[in-house]
Amino acid sequence: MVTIAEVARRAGVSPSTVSYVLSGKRAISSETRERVRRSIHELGYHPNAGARALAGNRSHVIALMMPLRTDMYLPVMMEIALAVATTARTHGYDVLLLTGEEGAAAVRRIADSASADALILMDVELDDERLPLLEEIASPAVLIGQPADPAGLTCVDLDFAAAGARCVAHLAELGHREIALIGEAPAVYARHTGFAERTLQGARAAARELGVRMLHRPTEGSYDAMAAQITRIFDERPGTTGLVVQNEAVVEPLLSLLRQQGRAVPEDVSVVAICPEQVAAQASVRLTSVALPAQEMGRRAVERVVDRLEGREHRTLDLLAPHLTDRASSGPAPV
Amino acid sequence: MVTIAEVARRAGVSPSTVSYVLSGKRAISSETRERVRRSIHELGYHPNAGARALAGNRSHVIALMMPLRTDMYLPVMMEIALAVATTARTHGYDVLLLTGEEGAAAVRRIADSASADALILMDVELDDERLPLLEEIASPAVLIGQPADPAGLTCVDLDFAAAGARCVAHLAELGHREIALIGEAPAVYARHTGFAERTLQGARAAARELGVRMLHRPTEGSYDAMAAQITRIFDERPGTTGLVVQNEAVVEPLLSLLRQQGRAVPEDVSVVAICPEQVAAQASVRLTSVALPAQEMGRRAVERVVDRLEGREHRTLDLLAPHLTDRASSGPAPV
DNA sequence: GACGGGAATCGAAGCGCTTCGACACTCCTG
DNA sequence: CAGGAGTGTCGAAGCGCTTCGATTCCCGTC
Repeated sequence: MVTIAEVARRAGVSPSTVSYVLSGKRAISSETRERVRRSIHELGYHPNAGARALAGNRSHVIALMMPLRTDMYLPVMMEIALAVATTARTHGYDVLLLTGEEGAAAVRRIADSASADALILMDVELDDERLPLLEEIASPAVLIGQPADPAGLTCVDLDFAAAGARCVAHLAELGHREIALIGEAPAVYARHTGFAERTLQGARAAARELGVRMLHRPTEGSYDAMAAQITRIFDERPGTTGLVVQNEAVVEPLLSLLRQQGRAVPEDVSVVAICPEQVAAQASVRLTSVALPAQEMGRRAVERVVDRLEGREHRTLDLLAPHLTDRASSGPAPV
Repeated sequence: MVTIAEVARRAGVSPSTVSYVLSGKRAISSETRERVRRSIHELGYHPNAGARALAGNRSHVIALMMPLRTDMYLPVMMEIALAVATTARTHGYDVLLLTGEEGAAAVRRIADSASADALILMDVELDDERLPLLEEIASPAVLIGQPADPAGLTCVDLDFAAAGARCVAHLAELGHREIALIGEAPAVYARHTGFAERTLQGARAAARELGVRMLHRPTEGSYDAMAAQITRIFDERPGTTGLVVQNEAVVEPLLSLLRQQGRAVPEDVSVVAICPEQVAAQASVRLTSVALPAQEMGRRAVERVVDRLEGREHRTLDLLAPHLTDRASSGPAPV
């Protein structure tokens, strides 16, 4: 194992000088700096993480907590996680992956043991049990998602209310007067997940304002569940011509069912989705959609964390504006 | 911050005694042990991770390296990652998440800096650039996937060759004589990903042996790509009655296309998938499938890691036997 | 009653790094 | 030319833990 002492000896300097070259916390002549750098490189030196954490009181690790429940759409979680890990590296941090399994206790453990310098919590619920703990611990935390009361917290999220409103407005502009919001599974609403509820509120408000009638239909992520819902929707409101979908798992089933029923998209029914770009672009009908910017959210979360760690206080609610891409699944309402 | 010294003082013992209570490496009277435990609990003590790593020369962290390319099916990666993290915790380890971004250099960095005690590499390619490095570093490594030459390595994987063979055999038993294997995207084969290639070999061998004609059609993960392939397959081999699918992204498009073409499943065409149970169970037709045991693989990988870390040498190729579940998508070949 | 042996506990060293104060220079400035 | 203000480097302390003897105490044995 290569230690800082060996690097120092080879460069003809003291260990502290090597440390300062590495951290840049004191001025080092460019000549010495070069010599040290070369020594580091030639020996393939990597500072011992434990020693560095102990002496420096910084672990250079960010903890990423997965949701308490994992009935959510996994690819999005994964995309966020990968973006977090990648961005963290560019700032010199590694990422510790925590599952919801341990629950709130994990927050305590990580903070108390100084395993990480900061926390990122994913898929925060409106009344998340981990939130009270965040105030007790010293490490900064950033939430992906938005609790009921985001005051004093640093949050990053898509503006789901605006996204819901945007979808409804898009359909309204095209002349649709009766629409339905096909949402996440009932369980997701039952546990008050922020994003689902907020989307609904935004959509409802827009519908009211624009004089559009709207049904809300939470739907399990299976073909059969979608089939039952679609039948019900057109039974209850035969005049429905616009659908907003916020449930990646039923996108393809929905399109397939509409075809089977002889409802052409977009001539008979317009569909707007809230989903990752990839899902929208690769569906059987290229979907008009509001993107779920998973990577962007992961990236921003890390940037907020780094801000906080470097003393830039930044306790804000960072809402990403929804961006609707017009593709082939939406068009004028039939006359 | 609570230190071991405070715990010791409160319990009326020396710090080393507390340490021994925690590690169990020396006998401590049950009386003292209880007193120390109580003290730990009352103070909410969690050992400082950095100090523990430095002094003990063990970080109690397992590094999990994501694939170099992420064009693979993300939910499976995610499931494995979650299983790894959860299982690791039950053995007292945390998990460090590394992306492929850094490439092989990450292996060096983690090993040299002692950030982790062991590595788990996901989605290993047949000739993976990270493999040569594994021999140079001291930390044990476990691969999820199977390189060309697994000798001397610890690997965990589904037996994809057997899985491919099993699917073909299932169709053959039902009397099918002309089948097609709808595979992963061409790029996946081009870079010699082990699982795709092995499935193909297993399927081919079984087809030859059982006197079944088989087409192999790599397919991009989009509806349009699937549509093009399905047309081509039935043009080239109109007598095709059995399909094996190894590409989660096109499962639903495939079923939808078959419906559109008036091909009933399973009366006209039988479909067997190699995919996660959830995908098979929630598809529009409940699919006969060989499960992709993501959780099991993650769990086993961690167990192999722990074996190695605790001195139980275990350099084996741990192949999980494929398990085919007969659902509603396969039946006797039409006469 | 001296002694050996095992069980339980302690004290101190040391893991590899960061950081603080001190020191040795050089360069201005008055 | 003395004094002050940088600038660059070093030495040593110390971060909180583990671990290796050393020590104490108690018991059974001859």
